Amino acid sequence: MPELPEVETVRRGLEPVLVGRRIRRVDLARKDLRRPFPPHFAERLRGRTVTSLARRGKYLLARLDSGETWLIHLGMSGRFTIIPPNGKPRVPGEFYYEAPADAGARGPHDHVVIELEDGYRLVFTDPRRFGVMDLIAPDGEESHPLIADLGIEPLGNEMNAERLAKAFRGKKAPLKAALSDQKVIAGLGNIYSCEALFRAGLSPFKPAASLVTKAGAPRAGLERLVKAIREVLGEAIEVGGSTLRDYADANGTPGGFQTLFSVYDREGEPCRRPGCGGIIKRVVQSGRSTFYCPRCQRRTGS
DNA sequence: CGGGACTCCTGCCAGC
DNA sequence: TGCTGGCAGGAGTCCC
Repeated sequence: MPELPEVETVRRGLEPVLVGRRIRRVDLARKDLRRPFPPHFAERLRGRTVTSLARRGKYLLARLDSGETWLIHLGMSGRFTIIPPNGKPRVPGEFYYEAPADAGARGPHDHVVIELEDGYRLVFTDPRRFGVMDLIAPDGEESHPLIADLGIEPLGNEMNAERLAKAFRGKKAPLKAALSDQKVIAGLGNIYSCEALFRAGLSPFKPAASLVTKAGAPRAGLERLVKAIREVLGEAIEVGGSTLRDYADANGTPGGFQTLFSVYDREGEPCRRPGCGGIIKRVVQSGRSTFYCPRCQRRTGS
């Protein structure tokens, strides 16, 4: 599930259910996910009201009326299911709209259940347990180790060619790796890095620094990349993100962007750019699959 | 220091 | 049909 568009989709789905409601009960099925829950996690959530639900990169930040912030990362397989008190869909079209027949039964990977004062329950399910939850002390967000070093927020005001040029300057890492680096840009993962590079017509193998002039100014390719990132993320959020292997799973609304992939998971298929005729290739870069069109993505800086 | 390899964990699926 | 190896949306840690 979880790159920026998917996390944002989850945020928008949870917001109307969670914000403004008091947490009545917290059940933990185990003491850790990828790392241990913080001390007294359930007790510190219980009785609190969520005052806002924000997102930074791939992290969700639920601010509590205690001043603390409940930090959530979905990892590879984390997701939330909203179970209304009557077990039926709350509002069709929201994040969760198809209550399973056994709504309320706890599955083997349902690690956290949050019950709200109005009887709604949020179930956090994460088979691979790469997810993270933590509680941040009041005013501690900016210094929290998991989010302090995050890079540019790609949908924010600071996302522009000049800022990205500063981050790319001198970087020898290939563009694909640089884009997926959360310290450079926060929120892009394997899918949207590939998709953004395709849209910008840029080779995933060229060093990030090749998009910056010697003087440190953005080259034309970097301007294209900024635009491509914004567009790809925006379009993906519009259709609820991407859903891959768990597409048929009844737990949660499937996203729609996977049918719009230009390159991701399309190895051997024809490039979708009219008249291109290229075949999508897959290579492994720093341990992860990169998908690209060898015809469209030859360009470097200009 | 920057960048790549390895690791955590479970599920799934192509291929034998 | 049934097993199995490889691979999966992330990212911290280690090592060169």
